[in-house]
Amino acid sequence: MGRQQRYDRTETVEKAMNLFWRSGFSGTSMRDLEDYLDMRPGSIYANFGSKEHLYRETMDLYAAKSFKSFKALVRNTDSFMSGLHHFIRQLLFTPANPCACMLAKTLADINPDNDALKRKAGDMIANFEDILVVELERARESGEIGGNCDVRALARFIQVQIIGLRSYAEMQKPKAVINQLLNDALAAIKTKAG
Amino acid sequence: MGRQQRYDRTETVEKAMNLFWRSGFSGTSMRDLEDYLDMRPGSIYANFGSKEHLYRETMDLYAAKSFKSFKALVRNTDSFMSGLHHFIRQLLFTPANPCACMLAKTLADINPDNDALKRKAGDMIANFEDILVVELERARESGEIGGNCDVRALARFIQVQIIGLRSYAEMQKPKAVINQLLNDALAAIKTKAG
DNA sequence: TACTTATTTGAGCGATCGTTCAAAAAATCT
DNA sequence: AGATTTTTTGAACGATCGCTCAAATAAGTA
Repeated sequence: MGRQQRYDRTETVEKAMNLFWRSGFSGTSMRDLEDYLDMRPGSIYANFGSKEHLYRETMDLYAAKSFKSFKALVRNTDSFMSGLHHFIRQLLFTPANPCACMLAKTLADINPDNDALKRKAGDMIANFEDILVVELERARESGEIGGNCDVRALARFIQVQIIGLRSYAEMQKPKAVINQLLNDALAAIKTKAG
Repeated sequence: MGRQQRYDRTETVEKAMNLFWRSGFSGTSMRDLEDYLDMRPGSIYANFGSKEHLYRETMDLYAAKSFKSFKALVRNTDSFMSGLHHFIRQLLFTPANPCACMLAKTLADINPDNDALKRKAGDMIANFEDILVVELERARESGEIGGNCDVRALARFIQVQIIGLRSYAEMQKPKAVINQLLNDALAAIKTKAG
């Protein structure tokens, strides 16, 4: 009963994510979203409540996709390090996506008086840290990583590498430059992993 | 002759820099600036032309201050590495300042259709890379750094470390966590320096 | 076919955006 | 003092902001 929905919720959030990711929260207006999603304001508000609510949903989807992709790559390769290598390479070189991490952009972009979004971004980065820790512990058990390696500290170090690389890559430097930086970062991670 | 200026231009740009740095370009409104600078819109426009022009001047001041501070610390310590250590520590732990690099924030914050600001931020980061290269070459000549070290690649690697650390530090983690990350990054730089 | 329900529509709300400019204020010069 | 020059002021402009809601639309139900 009732009119059938024209918009698939998940598809809508995914499209909104791509726009927000590129332009940021403050940099994306509701009119921009209306054009990009081909939805009228009433539909957007009926489905998502507010611009900020929609943004939060795009952050959730972003994190879910990132975590899933990371786990798949790390579990389906022969070693943690080669999985990590594939993961970061994909982040840096997938042409359709902006380079910088959406969560890191949120940390940078959001005006400090709305620090709820900032806190959410920080929490989600902390969640990814936990996932990294789990995978690093597996790698330590399998002998790939030194037995007395501080995996928590290593997970944080890996996040600094990923955030730094992705921010740097936003400058659109030649692929060879980015690739060398990727290799250098991985070498540093490997050294620290012992 | 004529009325004397009430506002010192340099002081004004410095104050505006602090506001823009914290809240970003899109996240700072002219009304915010008017309140923070205690200036009326006419005065701001008479002095700086537009919000974007003022933002560009704050970027210039930011870069000048950063470069000056870096050079001073690197030249006045016994080694490049200890100077770099002091420099990054000061970036991460000066309580008055936001942590993340203003230029990296500009790369993240700015809506892509205004890519002139984005390009300017990229150019300024490239300028800092050149300064790093000069200092690294000095360090190589003094024997602190390996004779066949690729200083250009090392300079880029250092920038990735700085950008990553500063973005990560925006999450306001405990000082001990940030300090360990700083030490890890410096160890990685030292290893790569040979 | 009429009625009910779920969804979309889009004109338009009050607020705020970046910006302008005629008038006021404060200095110097004759 | 009066005229001249420079700077500051702040009301207000048109555009756009995030958002609302009564009306229109499209489905199922009786």
